[in-house]
Amino acid sequence: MNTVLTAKQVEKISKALADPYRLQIMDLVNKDKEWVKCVSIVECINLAQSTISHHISQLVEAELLIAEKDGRNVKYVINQEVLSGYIAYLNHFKS
Amino acid sequence: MNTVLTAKQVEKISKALADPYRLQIMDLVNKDKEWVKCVSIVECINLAQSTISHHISQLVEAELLIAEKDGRNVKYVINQEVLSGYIAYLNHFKS
DNA sequence: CTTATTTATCGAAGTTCTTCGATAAATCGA
DNA sequence: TCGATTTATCGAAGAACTTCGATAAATAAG
Repeated sequence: MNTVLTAKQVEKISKALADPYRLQIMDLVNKDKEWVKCVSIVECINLAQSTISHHISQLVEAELLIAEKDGRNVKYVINQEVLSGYIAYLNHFKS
Repeated sequence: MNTVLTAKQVEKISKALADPYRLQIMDLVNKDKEWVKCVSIVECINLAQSTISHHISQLVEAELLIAEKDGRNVKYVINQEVLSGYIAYLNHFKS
């Protein structure tokens, strides 16, 4: 089920990945290989909670992260489908 | 010879890809499967020449494009090594 | 019920990015 | 040499992004 992304989506995903903190968030979510809570991200990164919430929103908006509400927490996991679509798009630039 | 990129490089490459015109330039360079002149990019995209020069600079700065001077023209080709390194970085996010 | 915890939203300040026109620098052609 | 072509650079205007503190909303815990 290869999802084909539009150029607009690729632009949005690229923008989401174009920030050191958002790359770090992707790493944190990735490392756990499980759903990651927002709170544990806030503990790891030295930014205001509202700022981290904003960064996470951008990753979710770009559909790189999937969010799931769990009580008063929100947990995140990487959207493998969209990630694959992004990589597939980039592979077209290969000769 | 897999080039391993730093997070800083990945951030820069992502930023370079986070613009519709720069994605279009990557497409134009890719489609030709040959060196592409700056002038032919200017003909394809409805932006001021100075703006396109600036966009190309960002792609070259991120090392996604390799520039080669040829008389008064400059020709471009996609840097396959860096592109592969970027894709390899993203593949780490795969489960 | 009241208080604490977790996340999202708002408005503001400062920074960075995009775009343009003007112009400079390099090279080619006549 | 002189004018035309190609690309890069500069400064400025406006748009978008990052970050914060304050605060709201939702839920859990006592």
